[in-house]
Amino acid sequence: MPSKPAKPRTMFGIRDPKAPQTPTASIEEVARLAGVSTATVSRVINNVPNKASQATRERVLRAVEALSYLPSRAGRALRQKRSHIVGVLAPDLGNAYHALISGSIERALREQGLVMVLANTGEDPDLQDAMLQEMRALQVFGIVMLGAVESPELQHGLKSNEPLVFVNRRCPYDVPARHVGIDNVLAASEVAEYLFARHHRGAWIFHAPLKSSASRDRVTSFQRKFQELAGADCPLPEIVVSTRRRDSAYQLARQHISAETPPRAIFCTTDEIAYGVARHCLEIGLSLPQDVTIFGFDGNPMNEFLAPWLSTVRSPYELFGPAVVGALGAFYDEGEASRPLDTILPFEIILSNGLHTTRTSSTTGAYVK
Amino acid sequence: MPSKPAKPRTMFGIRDPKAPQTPTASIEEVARLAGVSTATVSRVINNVPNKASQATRERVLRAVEALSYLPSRAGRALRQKRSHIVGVLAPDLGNAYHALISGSIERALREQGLVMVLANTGEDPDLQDAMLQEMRALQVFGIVMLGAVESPELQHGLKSNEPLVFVNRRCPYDVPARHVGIDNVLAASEVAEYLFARHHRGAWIFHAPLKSSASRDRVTSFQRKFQELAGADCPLPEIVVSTRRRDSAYQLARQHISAETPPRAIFCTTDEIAYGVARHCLEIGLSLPQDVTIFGFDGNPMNEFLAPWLSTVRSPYELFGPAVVGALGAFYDEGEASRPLDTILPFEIILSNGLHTTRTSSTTGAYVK
DNA sequence: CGATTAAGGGTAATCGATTACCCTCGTCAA
DNA sequence: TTGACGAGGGTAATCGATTACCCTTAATCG
Repeated sequence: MPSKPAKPRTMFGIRDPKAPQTPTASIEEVARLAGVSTATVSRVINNVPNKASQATRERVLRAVEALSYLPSRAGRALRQKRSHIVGVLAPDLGNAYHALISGSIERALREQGLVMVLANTGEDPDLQDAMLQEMRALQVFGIVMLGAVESPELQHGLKSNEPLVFVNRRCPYDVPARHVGIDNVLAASEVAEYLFARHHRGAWIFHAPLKSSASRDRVTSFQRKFQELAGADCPLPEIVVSTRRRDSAYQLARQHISAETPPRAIFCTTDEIAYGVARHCLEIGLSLPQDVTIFGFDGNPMNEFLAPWLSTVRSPYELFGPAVVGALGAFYDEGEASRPLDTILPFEIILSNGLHTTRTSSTTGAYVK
Repeated sequence: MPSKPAKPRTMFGIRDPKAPQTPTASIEEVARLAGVSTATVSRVINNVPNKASQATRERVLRAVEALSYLPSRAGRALRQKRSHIVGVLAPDLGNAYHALISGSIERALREQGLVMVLANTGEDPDLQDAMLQEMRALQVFGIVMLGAVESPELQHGLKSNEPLVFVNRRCPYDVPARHVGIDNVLAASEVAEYLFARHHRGAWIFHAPLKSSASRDRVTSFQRKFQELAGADCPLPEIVVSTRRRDSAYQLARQHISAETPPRAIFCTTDEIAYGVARHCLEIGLSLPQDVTIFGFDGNPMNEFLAPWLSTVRSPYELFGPAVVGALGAFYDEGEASRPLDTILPFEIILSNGLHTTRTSSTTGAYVK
């Protein structure tokens, strides 16, 4: 076995750095000041019932205050074999959709006294694996997979019943797993209905590779509904964009869309794709949405200002955080244990007339299954 | 002293939940399997020189592999009084600027084997204080303040020499502190030069309240340069937007900008503000940038697609992560200790002709001072 | 009145790493 | 030949919390 090239694990090349330390009070000192044992301090802090009299409790809290004591997370985690950290693995913070959902999750976690570790995985299975291992080493309270891809460690995590919650995209493996998202099938079908009702008898579809359940649901449901309404032979050409969505969509639009015979309706499976397509359409002098109706997916709040010509399906960003917290709770709380695996959030269809948009609540709201 | 209302600190209302545990191997088991002491295992793992023969090293690494051992972060942190976590406190992930910089920081940290805890503070001093305390309890490796506001705990952290790095906005207190950002003074002055060169003899300024050094630098430098070029009596009306930037800018633009006598040039201290202003301009039928030249600040990559009419100062997002890591290193690495407090990154001026943009490198590049 | 039981609180084990300190060999120079 | 020194490695203390277990006291119940 060849020796490994001694990759140093230490930070910045030196061991035991001159660590700027803030010597903070320990539970020991609090106990001494309050005149009780550390056990009692711990119990007071953690509100263990029937383990401290009112008087003791107050003495302890006074000492905590006086020393501005903060329990060491490391000590606690070591003993409990569990930290109060929740890992969020997202493909890319540069994508507004992921950033907004991460923000919502962070707020909801904070209200539970949890903190969020956030990692960009770039949809790379190796990176995802590395971060999943990191989460295991941190003994996290939960792991939120925002856009999971298939990877060995994910499979392993599912087997060992790790507290995983899949957001938006479902678990890539066919096993029962907790999930939070909107009903993409219903949403895409409503988009098809809308386009048909506006006298469109066909549409182009720009979509990402069908690796994720979200993309698949959107595309197939759109096709099914459209063909149900307009006949099985209605034109629904598909164009598949690659990873760098905006740019790729723009390039592909340049190749396929001309000013003379543009498609009258385009369905994009994300807003990002729509931005690329629309950019080209505007550059060749088409008016949106008069000449071409473009539908996106996600509902970036910025659209109202920057893309008022875009119709889209708006995700309820602000609801993701609470829903994720609820799903995580099911791993721990007896009461929540029977909660259904899927949490389906309501979406809105946002229709554009070019300058302004109108919101339409979905025909059905949120539901669980 | 009245009894506190026993706010439970436990998660989800119950103690000792049915914790889905993945029993992971400990250093003890690795040592046993390799036939050495835990001390040796630790030394091999941490690459302590001259503490293990090649043969021993290989036996240990083989055992590590066999048990797929991962060192417990809690155990390590407890002993070393320092975790490998870096806290990033950002105002709002919904803002693309903050999201992109956070993403860049995360990538750079990961390459050092560090992980990022991210928290939205919403520029709220109380929230910022709560998170600063949380970081202390986590004994973080460093704290990145992306848009800091004044708060007691921040002051305290500065006094105790906590490893703080301020990004974009400088430290709100007048003490020496590490900082990473662009030269806002230079950038704003170049914008003024550009507008003057395009025959503008005045400009409106939309800016956020001047709480942060970034806003102040941008506004005052722009004013100074413009007056230097166009005379002290050139018209430079200021309009101050409030917290919800896009909306507020839009409302204020509605109040002040009419189609009959629009300003010919508008300088906005962030892209977000520019979006709001531009939205109104487009709604009242003005052409951008033919009728009105709008300058933003930050350079959201989305602009190329959604706001090609916007000229802006582009921040080098991808450079923030490495720069922040370098600044953090100065707290630990002897070699980096003499690194200057300020890391100034280069910016680009992006000029719009309506449909396309051209990049202009700044007259001076990055520098340190 | 004796037996239970609940409340209040202390003792010490425990979690999993790192590291100060000590020990044993060789090697090598004086 | 001796002493110093470096390499290699073990022992046990230590970090800061939580919690199993035990003890005392007072109240309650039949």
